[in-house]
Amino acid sequence: MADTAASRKSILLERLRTRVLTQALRPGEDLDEGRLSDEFGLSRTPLREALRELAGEGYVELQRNRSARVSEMSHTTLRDFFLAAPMIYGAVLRLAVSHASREQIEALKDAQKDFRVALASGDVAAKALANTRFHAITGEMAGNIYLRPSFSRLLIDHARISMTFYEADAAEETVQAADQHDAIIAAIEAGDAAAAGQLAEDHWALSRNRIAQFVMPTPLSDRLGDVVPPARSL
Amino acid sequence: MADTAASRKSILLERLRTRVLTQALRPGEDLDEGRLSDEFGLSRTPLREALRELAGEGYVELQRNRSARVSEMSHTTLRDFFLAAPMIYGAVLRLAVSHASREQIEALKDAQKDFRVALASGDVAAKALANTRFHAITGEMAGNIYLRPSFSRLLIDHARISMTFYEADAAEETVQAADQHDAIIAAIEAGDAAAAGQLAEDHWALSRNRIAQFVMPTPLSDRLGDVVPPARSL
DNA sequence: CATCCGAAAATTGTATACAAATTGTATTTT
DNA sequence: AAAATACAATTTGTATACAATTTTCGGATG
Repeated sequence: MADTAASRKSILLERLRTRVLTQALRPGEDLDEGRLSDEFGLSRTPLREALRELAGEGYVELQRNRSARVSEMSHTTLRDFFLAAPMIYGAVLRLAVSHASREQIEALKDAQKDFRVALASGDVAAKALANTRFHAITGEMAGNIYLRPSFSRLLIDHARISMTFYEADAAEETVQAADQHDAIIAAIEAGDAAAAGQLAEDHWALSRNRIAQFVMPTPLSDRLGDVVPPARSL
Repeated sequence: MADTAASRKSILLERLRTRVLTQALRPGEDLDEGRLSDEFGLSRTPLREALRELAGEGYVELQRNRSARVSEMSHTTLRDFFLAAPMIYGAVLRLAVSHASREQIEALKDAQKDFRVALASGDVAAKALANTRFHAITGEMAGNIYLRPSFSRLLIDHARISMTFYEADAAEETVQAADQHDAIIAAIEAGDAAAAGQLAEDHWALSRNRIAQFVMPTPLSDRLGDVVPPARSL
């Protein structure tokens, strides 16, 4: 590929997306225009346009006369996420069943192959990226422009949440997730919308439980056999 | 307000949004950078940034080395719309019930007042804009960042669809819609999520029927008493 | 010592000039 | 006459220079 300004811009977009997804760029982190334009060999004009495109996709946030920032993850993020995710993802997967093309199914199988490889490698970032790609393809399959923007936003934060919580090794659950991916592919190939809907539910339940376990681990006192008062609602 | 470049940019953004929503700019229409920068007294640099922001919001679409275009409305738009709208809007309205602040409720009442005024005026564009603002406020109330992008996209096309189909006068249905808005406000104030969910369903059903009636009117032959074969599925 | 200016430095925003790509048009070719 | 092609005109993309805003930091003041 020729090293044109256009190609450098594409590379910039792709790299920044990856860095946000893998938390190489942390939520809330400032993105200095001068530094980025130097790094990618672009002037500030196309760089600023790229940042605005990323803002539209939900990777970064803009404020007037302030530097672009990686999208925040607040204490309400997880709650909002698990409220919206099952609904959107269920809808996407049901639609994917009825709209998937042959090529898309092949792409999905490829992505799943990559995901298995990433699992074996133990590379957390590769795992999160491969998982994101898998689900992004299901989003393309669904092909509903009204679901796409929210689904994309969900995938971004799903990857980032994974990077946070998958640090703690959990081979069992990730293997289970991969098996669910296979079942999803099967449901799409079979055109079984009901099964796809159920799988969407199961798949997100797995994520939720995994994260819940990390956020609210069994208290030390429990392990020691002590009596603790029941958790109060927030 | 001072006539600074920054303010001109804000005006540009607001005007272009309005023009798209009211179909003053038609779906698929080309947006010439030179013309727009002349019209709003801006150089092309900030103009292009604004276009990218609008693209992120779903108002326009970008292609490399091609002019920005107003987002398309294809023959599948209505189908996609009515598949996604009830789900997203139902979720938004339920969440709005549990998250609405006092100020937001007041803002919603204001918007409803404007909507009633627009109804009386008979100005189709004013009606669509006021309706959009009403629903946009419910979206803010819900406050879920994962639903927001899709909800915004839905509102854009809802306004545009309205502009297309509300040309034919339908005083009865629009009054009914306004009454539903009042009921929605009441449900939010009462904190009644179940009622809000039901109202969301009813509200979209009204829209759907109205549009269905326009898209598939009673055939002339029916009115003449002729026998016509039943409609075949597409 | 904390606080409040105020100028300098750094950073973001905009305008203009130029490069690259696309589109339109006139001419040539078959 | 229709199609192909070369060239001009238009339009989009990028780089650089400059303006406006924000941040930093030193010093004066209470």
